[in-house]
Amino acid sequence: MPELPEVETVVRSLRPLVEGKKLGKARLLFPAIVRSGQKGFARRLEGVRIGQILRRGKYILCRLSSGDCLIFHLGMTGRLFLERTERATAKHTHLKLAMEGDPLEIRFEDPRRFGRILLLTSDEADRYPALRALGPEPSEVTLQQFRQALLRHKRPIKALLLDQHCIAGMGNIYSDEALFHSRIHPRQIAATLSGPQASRLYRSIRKILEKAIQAGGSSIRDYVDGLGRQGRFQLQYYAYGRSGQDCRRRGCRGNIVRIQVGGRSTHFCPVCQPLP
DNA sequence: CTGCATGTTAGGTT
DNA sequence: CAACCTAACATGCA
Repeated sequence: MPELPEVETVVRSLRPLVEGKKLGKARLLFPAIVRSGQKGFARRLEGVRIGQILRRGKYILCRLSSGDCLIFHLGMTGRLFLERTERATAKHTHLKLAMEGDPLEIRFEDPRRFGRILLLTSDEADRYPALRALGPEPSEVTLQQFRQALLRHKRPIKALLLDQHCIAGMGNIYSDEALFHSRIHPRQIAATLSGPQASRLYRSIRKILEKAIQAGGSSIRDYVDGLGRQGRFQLQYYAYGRSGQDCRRRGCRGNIVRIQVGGRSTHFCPVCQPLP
């Protein structure tokens, strides 16, 4: 479930072991996972040094000494992690990147193949539509900007949170958790959120994401960080995946229910999160 | 066995 | 444009 906290955790775990390393042999086992030009993909990486590793929304960006930018998106089931070079290659491994003089290599696995890899020049990266279209980072957006964004849309708030143009990095889990925390019904039309509601949601989003990062993200099925470690935030869910269970809010006797909003399953407490 | 659900995004249609 | 729908895919579960 790589949403912002998981992607951030991967980036933080890889950084100290990968930044500054020179790439050795690159093996692209499933070329179609590369959505930029595949021609010369491996050749363009070999012998190049890895610079800064950054996260933007759910994207991982690796600046390279060649001026290129190596970009990963984990999709639904992607994993980017370090593994000893001599270890067997797991099923669904699409890329292996050796690092010179290092017993570890970078591996990208993705059974469902919704993930993607891009190798772009820095200019291309700056112009890449999907990156350019991303909304602001939740940690950087101001309440005023957030409120303005809500007012411009006549969609259910849940659908808007999932839309990466509005705010970058929210996915199904953290959207449900943030709406629960701010006591807002997922089907409430974004533009109808009151000032206090927008303010609560804004704070909830930032708080939930921060706590999830602190917990190393959520591991439901596939997710592990760059060193193979699981996250723990799934133990702190109030809404996501809890349909039929008691609402965990103190004093609430409600039950979490699951509905469809914007084509995505959505979990919430009808008692704590009424429509106005 | 079938049917259905699963964390995402791009690309199409309305 | 904004909003909505579906496809891309593998796997697990009822």
